[in-house]
Amino acid sequence: MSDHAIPLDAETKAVEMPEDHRDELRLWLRLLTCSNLIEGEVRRRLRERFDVTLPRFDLMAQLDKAPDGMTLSDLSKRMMVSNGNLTGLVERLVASGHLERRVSELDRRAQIIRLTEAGQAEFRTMAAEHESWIAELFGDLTEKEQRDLMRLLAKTKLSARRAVSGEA
Amino acid sequence: MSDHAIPLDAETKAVEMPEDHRDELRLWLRLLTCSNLIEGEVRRRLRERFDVTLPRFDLMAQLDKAPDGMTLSDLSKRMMVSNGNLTGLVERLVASGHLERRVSELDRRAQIIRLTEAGQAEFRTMAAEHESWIAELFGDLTEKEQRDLMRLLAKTKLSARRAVSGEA
DNA sequence: ACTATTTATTTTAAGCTTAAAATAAATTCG
DNA sequence: CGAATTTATTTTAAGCTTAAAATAAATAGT
Repeated sequence: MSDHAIPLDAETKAVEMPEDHRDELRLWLRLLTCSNLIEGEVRRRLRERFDVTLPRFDLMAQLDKAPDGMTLSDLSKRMMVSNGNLTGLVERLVASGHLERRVSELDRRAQIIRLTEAGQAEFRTMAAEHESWIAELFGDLTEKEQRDLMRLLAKTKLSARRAVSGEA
Repeated sequence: MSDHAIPLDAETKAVEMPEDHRDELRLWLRLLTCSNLIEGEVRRRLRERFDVTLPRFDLMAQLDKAPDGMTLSDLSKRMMVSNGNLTGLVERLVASGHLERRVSELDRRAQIIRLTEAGQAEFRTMAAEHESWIAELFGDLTEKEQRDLMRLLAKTKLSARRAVSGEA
């Protein structure tokens, strides 16, 4: 398994010896550093260039893919944030004219949220620039490196999901 | 460069044609998903097992590595969060008995923050378990995959840093 | 020594985020 | 039908986070 100098109990396996997981910890910290570094820069640029926050951008991105609108619950599931969080986020984006809400005709509890025309236009401008920022941030990786990273992250995602759910 | 069907201006390069950066965007979204998935699970477990938040855990982790304590500014730089953020975080951990602060003798503006004995003991218990959670979350990756991922993330970090600073 | 600047920290205002409790409409089932 | 449950959403309380303004002590330059 590991080449590290883990004290072993002579003949047997590492009995009662807590395993050394420092490598995994380093891997996690590096993954987190990358993610935070990029996310932080994207936040900064969104604010600087468009005076918009990342959560608002993410919300608009979801709605841009759903021209007929979505309910708060749908959005909540897609974005993996709480319902209460979305309530406030949508409120502010309605106030600023980016979103519109109407009560569902089929279910009087639910609301359908949509981008306004102005909201969509603004989002698409931002999205185009955002995409080029991401390309710039990953720019020093070759195509092969990008593919490899993609594959390894796919596996990481599955591994984490397995551990998050009851697991095996 | 890319195999994709980007409309080209016959003889020349892709003149005035915005490039397709969807692959980089997908890569970024996958990286973010992995990071959020793991971070969310770590937060959940820290809360469930130890009733502690991730920011508090991170703060204690920094202080555990500095037995003689650190100033708020040092902590701020190390943790890459704002000074104001730390003010509140430290306040709450002092109140709960995990940290102690004393005014620096050399500089009456500065405070030296340290883990209390109780705080250190509690942190080390948490850290040991935390490390095993991380190993579990990355558990499905082989050692080679972990090494490869480590290397690719190192390169990603450099790439992002280059783009964040003025760049080339 | 005095003024200007820098550095360490706190405060403030705004927004993001969550879990848990509350509301209210829809659905299920006896 | 009518009670019990589920589902959609909002509210609440607490904490995290930041940028920008405010304080206050230290340092530098004259």
